Amino acid sequence: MTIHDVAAAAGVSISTASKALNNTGRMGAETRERVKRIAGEIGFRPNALARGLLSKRSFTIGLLTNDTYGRFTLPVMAGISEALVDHGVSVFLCAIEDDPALGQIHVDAMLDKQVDGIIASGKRLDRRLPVDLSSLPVPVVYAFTEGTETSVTLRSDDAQGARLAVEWLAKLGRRRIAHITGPEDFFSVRERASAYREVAGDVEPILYGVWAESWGHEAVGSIWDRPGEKPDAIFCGNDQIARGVVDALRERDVRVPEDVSVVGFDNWEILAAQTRPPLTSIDMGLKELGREAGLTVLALAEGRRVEPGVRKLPCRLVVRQSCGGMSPTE
Amino acid sequence: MTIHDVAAAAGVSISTASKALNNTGRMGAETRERVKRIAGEIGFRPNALARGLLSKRSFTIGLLTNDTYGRFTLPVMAGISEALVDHGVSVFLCAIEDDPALGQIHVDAMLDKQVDGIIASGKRLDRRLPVDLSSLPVPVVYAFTEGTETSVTLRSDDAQGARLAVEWLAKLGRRRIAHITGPEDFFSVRERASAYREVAGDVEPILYGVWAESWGHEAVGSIWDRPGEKPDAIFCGNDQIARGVVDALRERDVRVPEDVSVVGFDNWEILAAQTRPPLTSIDMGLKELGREAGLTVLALAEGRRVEPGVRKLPCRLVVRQSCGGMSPTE
DNA sequence: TCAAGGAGAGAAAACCTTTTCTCATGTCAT
DNA sequence: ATGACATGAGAAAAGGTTTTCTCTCCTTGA
Repeated sequence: MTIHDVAAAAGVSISTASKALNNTGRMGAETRERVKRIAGEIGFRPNALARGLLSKRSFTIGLLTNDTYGRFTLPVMAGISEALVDHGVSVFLCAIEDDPALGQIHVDAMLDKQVDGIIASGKRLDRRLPVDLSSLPVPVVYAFTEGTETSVTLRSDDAQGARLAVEWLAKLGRRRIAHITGPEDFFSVRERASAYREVAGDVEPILYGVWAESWGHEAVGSIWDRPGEKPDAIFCGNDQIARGVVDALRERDVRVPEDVSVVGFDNWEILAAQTRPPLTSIDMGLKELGREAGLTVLALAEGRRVEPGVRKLPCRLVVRQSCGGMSPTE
Repeated sequence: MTIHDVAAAAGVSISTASKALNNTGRMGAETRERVKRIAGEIGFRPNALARGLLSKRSFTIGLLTNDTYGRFTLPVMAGISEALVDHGVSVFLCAIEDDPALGQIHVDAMLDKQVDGIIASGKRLDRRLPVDLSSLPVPVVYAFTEGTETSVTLRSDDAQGARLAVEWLAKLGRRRIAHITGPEDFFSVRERASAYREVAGDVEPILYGVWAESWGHEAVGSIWDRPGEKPDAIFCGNDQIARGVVDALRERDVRVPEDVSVVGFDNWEILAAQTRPPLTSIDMGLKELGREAGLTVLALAEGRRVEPGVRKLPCRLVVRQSCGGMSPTE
């Protein structure tokens, strides 16, 4: 079913058919309607390849990611897709396992297919993808991964997220707030930690470790085994650590949230909801981040100008039961 | 950079240039080499849109999934991508949230873009995607979701996986093997349960519940609170349940694996590895399943014939520490 | 009545590549 | 010397769509 068939069926030329369907050109209203009706009847759908060949727009973008497990990429992807599907844009998903060669292959394949733009995404804000995207013939947007000087980069505002968490704990009356978090060489760890310090003061130490339940467990052990006053709240670097913390506290018969409030980070639904009690956590708004990335790359593809630089998107607090309290607006 | 530029730079016609680059046609070896060299030098890459317009092959396939969280789809996706990238095929990821309208939009968009084939994937073997793929102009392969009578469907062999788990427990000397699993209306639950029955006999009851840690917890409670002999092994319907089971056993001071062996299902790395002790689990081989799906849809796209019907891919046992024992070959 | 202009519709070029066909040249055998 | 044939290379069409340009016919105003 090509536009030729539509034209033939409607008894007009292909030019007229094209103009009718695209609401361009001049022609009788009756002719336009007839062509449209017939196109609908025979189920005509324009060939995007042919259209793209001419218009230089393929209505296709590529998402490059090294987050194999997909915990971070998946919400981003969902946001991108959601934002772009209305504009008729489809998304190529390219998972490159920190492998520069594989990355290059995927980039080349996408360029061959004339993608209108590329979104680079990762699992860490302070790491670059192992492939150079700085001089591509198409616009590039970085989402949740480190970009270049002149690029558009979207990331979560981890400092604001951390503040949100600690202020929430303070508002619930907690005064001795500890922070158990991941490896200090992570940028987001440092950012969250310093925001924590600003709000919570220097009452409790910051414990750096690894992103694992076992570390949360262990850290609680070291705090509770030391002499002196215990924290009445723990702000955790992510939900896995928080889970370990909550479990360790329960094993020590410390009640959550009555004795100690716990806040996680990431709002990793499947983990946060299954913890007993369910975790109050900070959501980085990755889906919104994806949505913004999609709209941004689309804007660039259409030639609209976008201010380069890093744009931080706000986190939000998701209240469950590990802190007590009911909602941020109570 | 088009083939025109290559031809001009090499001082030949575009036909000759094309033939030189594709290793087709007749021409002097020197000419061919020169064209290739020059193409390399100016960085020529053929426009896949133009090529596809003529060849009717876009080297693009679509992956349709309703698994928003991506726990199952992600490995499948990785397998597909891995299998196809060598063939120059890129993958559109279309997440449809059980929304028929959204599904139709994505299918239409993919067809417009002339995908060579579609892979339908889901989070449940016994559910159909909310969109009719039965009479599309391109081949469709179903992976980890229910297909049609005449289609090619790939799925894991859950019965074999369950057998693997229970036989492993038996081999370790366990005789009272219980089964705590998900909702009975899941096909895979029934399949796993009946394979379990076959191997383990009628010693312990099957406990159906929901896919949650809390259910594993609760089920252990109901078993240990009832009078009589306790199981010495528990085969769980998935890793979440197994996690709940292991935690509940620890809280009751039942030692895992010394007193009770526990096996999970899904081999959900991030959960299985963080459980204390780490979970021995059944891996459904979703990546291999994805790889097979990719190769199959490619074969169909190239016109090769593929036997329709359901093809079951084997599961494998991943030994960690929740059972004791070291490896299936010891 | 005639010129001007507008409305409606079609012809053709363009996008980039592949492929088939044709043509020119040179070689070999008779 | 001539016909047959192989070799190398280019011309042109095809694929489906959009867009610009051109053409015809009709209306309107002077």
